[in-house]
Amino acid sequence: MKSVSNPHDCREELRRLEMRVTPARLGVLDVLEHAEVPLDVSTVIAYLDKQQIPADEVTVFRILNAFSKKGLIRPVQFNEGKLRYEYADKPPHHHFICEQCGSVSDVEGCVVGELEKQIEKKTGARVTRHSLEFFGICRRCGV
Amino acid sequence: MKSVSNPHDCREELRRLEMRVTPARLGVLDVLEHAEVPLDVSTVIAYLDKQQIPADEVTVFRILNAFSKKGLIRPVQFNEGKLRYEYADKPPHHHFICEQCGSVSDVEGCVVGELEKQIEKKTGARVTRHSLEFFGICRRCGV
DNA sequence: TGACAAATGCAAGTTACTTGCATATACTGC
DNA sequence: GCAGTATATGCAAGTAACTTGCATTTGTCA
Repeated sequence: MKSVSNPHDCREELRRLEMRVTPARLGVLDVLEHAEVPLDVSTVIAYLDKQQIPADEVTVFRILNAFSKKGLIRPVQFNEGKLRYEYADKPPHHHFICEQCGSVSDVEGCVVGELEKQIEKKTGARVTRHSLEFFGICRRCGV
Repeated sequence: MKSVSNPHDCREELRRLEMRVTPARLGVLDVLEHAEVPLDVSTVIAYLDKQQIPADEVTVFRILNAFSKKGLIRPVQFNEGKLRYEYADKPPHHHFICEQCGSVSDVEGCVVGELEKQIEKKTGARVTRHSLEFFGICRRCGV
């Protein structure tokens, strides 16, 4: 169990990024900060609903875009045809997605830094980020 | 320069997979077999148009889905909000996508096999595939 | 060559996301 | 605390990438 973040912290985080503090933003930040896996938009909206924080779907999209631009959160794609978002302040890691039950788990550590350097050396490009996801069948789903 | 594939080969490839041979399917297979990078649906459609192969957009979507299911091609995602497809019969590799000009290049070799084994050992899951893409600025775009 | 299943085309639907614009609200200075 | 202003929000409508349903066409096999 993780404790609910001090609302004051979220507040300061937003102020630091020169963003206005609104209930919807605090709510979105709170749910992403405590999520164990990247969340899609409808999950975030469901959380706001449950917390009785009124927020239009469009507003949530706009908030997620704004947070992404500021680097507060990071979009992740699991080949579902939609984006998920995770709090950016996590150590580099990857994800394993079960294609049967959809469960997601973190894969600790990032092994591709070396390869990034190789690419930069070989091609002259600058690599700024990467995405690495593993797909398969989790233990519970597999025989 | 790559040579255009023998239409007879495509034909046999489809028959082998127990799929009917139609002009649209031959066209889609041909363009993907010779593409240097994964193509999105509208690019495939543009190619068919140029070749004067009549094919509805819906048909192309259906063909690509069917080919994916048979493992003939493989969907790839570059965080563009749409899928691309590449011919499956290529050695394992990854992609580098320039976020400025959109150009795509292959990154030879696959370095994550070892990590896959680790995941399987640690979690008891079965990893069937992964996706690894690098994003950044290519040499031509960067200063 | 004809029968039948599979593929296609067209229209309409769905999902994820964006845009425009009027209204509401958070912050700043007083 | 309060007014002024920039910013955030809500609602309606729009868009892009697919998907689905159904009637028609076409490839395949006997």
